[in-house]
Amino acid sequence: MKLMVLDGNSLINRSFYGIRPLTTREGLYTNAVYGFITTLQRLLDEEQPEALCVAFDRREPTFRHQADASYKATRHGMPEELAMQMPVLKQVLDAMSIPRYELAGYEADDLIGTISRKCERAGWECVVVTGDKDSLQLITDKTRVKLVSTRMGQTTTRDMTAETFREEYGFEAIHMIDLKALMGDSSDNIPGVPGVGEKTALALVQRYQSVNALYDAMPAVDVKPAVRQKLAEGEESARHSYWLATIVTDAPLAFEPEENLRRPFKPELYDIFLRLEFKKLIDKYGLAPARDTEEWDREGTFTVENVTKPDRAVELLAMWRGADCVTVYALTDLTAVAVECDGAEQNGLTANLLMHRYEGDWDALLTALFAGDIRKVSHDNKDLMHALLRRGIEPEGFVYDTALAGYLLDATAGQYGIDRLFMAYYNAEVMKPAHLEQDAFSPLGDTRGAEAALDSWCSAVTALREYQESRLREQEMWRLYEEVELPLCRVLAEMEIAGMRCNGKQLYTFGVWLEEQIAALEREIYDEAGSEFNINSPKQLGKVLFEDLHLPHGKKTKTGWSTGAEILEKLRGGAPVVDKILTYRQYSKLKSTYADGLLKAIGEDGRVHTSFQMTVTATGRLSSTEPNLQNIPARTELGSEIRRLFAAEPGCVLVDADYSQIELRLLAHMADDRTMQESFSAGADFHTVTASKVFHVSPEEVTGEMRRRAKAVNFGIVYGISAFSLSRDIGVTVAEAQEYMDRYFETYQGVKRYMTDVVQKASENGWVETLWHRRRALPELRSTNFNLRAFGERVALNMPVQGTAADIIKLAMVRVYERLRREKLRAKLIMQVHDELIVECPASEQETVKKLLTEEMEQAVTLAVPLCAVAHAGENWLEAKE
DNA sequence: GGGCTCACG
DNA sequence: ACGTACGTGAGCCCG
Repeated sequence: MKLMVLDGNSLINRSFYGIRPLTTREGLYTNAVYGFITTLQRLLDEEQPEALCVAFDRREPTFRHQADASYKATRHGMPEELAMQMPVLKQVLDAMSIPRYELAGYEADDLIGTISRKCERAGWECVVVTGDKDSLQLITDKTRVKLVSTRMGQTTTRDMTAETFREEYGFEAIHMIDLKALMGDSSDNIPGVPGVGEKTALALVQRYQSVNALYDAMPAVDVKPAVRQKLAEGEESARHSYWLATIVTDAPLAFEPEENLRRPFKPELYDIFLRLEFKKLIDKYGLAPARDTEEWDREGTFTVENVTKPDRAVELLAMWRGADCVTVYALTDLTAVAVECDGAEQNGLTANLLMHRYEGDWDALLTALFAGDIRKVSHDNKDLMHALLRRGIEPEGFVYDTALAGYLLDATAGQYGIDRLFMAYYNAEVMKPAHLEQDAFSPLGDTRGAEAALDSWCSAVTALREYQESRLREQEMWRLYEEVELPLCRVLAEMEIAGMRCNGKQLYTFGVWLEEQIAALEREIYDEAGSEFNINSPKQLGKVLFEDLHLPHGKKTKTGWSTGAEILEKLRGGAPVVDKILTYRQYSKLKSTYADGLLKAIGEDGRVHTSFQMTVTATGRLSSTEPNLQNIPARTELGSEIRRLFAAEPGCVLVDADYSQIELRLLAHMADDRTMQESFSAGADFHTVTASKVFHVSPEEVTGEMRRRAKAVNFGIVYGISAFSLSRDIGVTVAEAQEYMDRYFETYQGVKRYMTDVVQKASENGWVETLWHRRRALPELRSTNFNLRAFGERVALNMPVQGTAADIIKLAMVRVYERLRREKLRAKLIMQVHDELIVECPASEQETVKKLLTEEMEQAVTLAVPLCAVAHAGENWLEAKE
């Protein structure tokens, strides 16, 4: 039989420092617990012990402290983020049915020592898992120590048996105590013999084994006189240290090996993992909620009225119009909608309704429900509006969106499903979405289950709003929510439906041409490389370039040598094949992602309909998927040919307007840097003005190189610059880059002060925000990991600027949309690319639209620096960018 | 499914 | 001493 005992404190410490801080949306830190559990799982897979337990330190002073006040005086330096996770870990272990031991007055080591001896006496094998080398003294022929170490997020273990210990140290494991008695341990405040270090101590123990034997032989000990002197003076300290370093093996602990045999997880593990957002672990262990559908049914906790009669519908619609608001939850195919009316219960009316198998005109009912005179709370308004619009129903009166609110309250949470939000806020389940599948109301579907689920989800949305709205207001985000995010849903839904016209024929022809080029390049590359291989495989390409052709490989390595464009660019002169590979790469990208990819996405209407994601980015930007129309090539001539294929309808034009240097203008405003503000107001090119100020020359004297460098610094500043990265970007030494930065900050002193202030405030608050109070949490700033903290600082600098730009263009979109409607133009907003808007309109509206776009974009907000937007019109995207 | 590469702002 | 710019999404390879 084998028992594995873990040093809980040692392992949770390692997990904490090894993994970047993770928090749930409620701000609960979970990284250490997560790391602990995944490490535990690895250990179990590896060892497969029959029994398992964990030992913990207690906060109270131990018998060692009582005997020696200086012992481990620093041990309470545990950061709060870690301390918070201790009770959570214990809760998890309990739910996993893993016994844990702690005892006042003893350290985890002492319990482990006691446990290992008890195991041995019972004839069991014992495996001690810890990161602490002190435990090596416990090694016997039946007890082995697994040393765990974490380096750069990678956890490795090393098995130490009596034999491996002897080989490594040259003495028996029990004399680990003697070693420590002589050399001491600064982290535990064990003094040892002053002046004796690791080397001397090791030699002494190898020669004399024990402190006792050493002092018995003392007068004749075979060492330098200076060492003998130190030993003589330090005898008392050595003997005391020996006592401090000895792990207790007979602590008064109630422990029987059999009681630690592995047992099944408890049902509450699911709830705990869900709350901790350990989705992967839930999947891995196949955990499921304790409460299932049947139980919901049996409990009969819901009452739904199936509205089938038009008369009844008329009655209800009247009631909903009179209500402050109603909650709606609709299936995506619009075959069923649950409506929960606020205050209905007080009126003695039914609270929850399902509307399917309706005997009247279903579409007319939907039209009435989604008209502006009924105020609706919903989840994911944009998608619902999209579905309604496609069905020809006007979606009006949407006053709240729980998904959007969830996103604003925690932009890095990643998931905003009703179930997840509800669990996070109320620590309770909603029914599984399985019951909401499309055929739920077909004859074969689980109708009762679906009704229960619709009811459950609808009530959850009502409840979520309750919680969220006050939080949004507290955090000053209500205005952003109400005036920007909510109205944007409708704008985006219409943009998605409008789509962009794309010329499939020409796209196909371009694809064929690319294919020919690729085939030719492929042959030449094989020829020059002397072998056929998959050029798209970085691994194979790396082998060919750096092993077969012996080209100097860049330093970058993770799963091999880097073959990125940056590296290949430097190798250009080395072999003609490199140039061909770069071209090959460019062509394959264009072919697979753009030619083939976009072709697949062209709809029957000849247009490409992207989906805009409102709840993805950490900064407040939109993202675009299936296909991504926000990364259509622009930087190379060949690539931008793709843009030419996005053309307006015949007789129409595209009007493209983009903000000029919006992020830097925002920086000038937010930092309140007068010099930088003047640089913009001057009207000349901003990078040139910056260069002239930084290099103390007149604008006319600014060379191309000076401007290029000033531009690089300008950009770097927005990203949270470092001299290293700047030097790499502009190809100068780190020292020169540092000098540019120093000069830059001398010129723009407000920016420098702003950067310091932002980071400091972010560290205090744990979050940063935009001008509209959009917020991003930054747990990274409290990390003890240097890199993580540095990352947090860069994010703290970048997010407010990038995020405010996102706020502004979103506001502009809402205003452009409203004005196009108000002025009854045929023009439609069809695309947004972060600082750029595209409108498609009849050629006759072109000038009106250019003016309208520019005005709304520039006047979305008034700042200390004017915002500048430039519009162009053309038949296609390339021309419209001028 | 994660890593690499590369497209955009 | 650390290792190095912010924010995205898609296609491909490979275990």
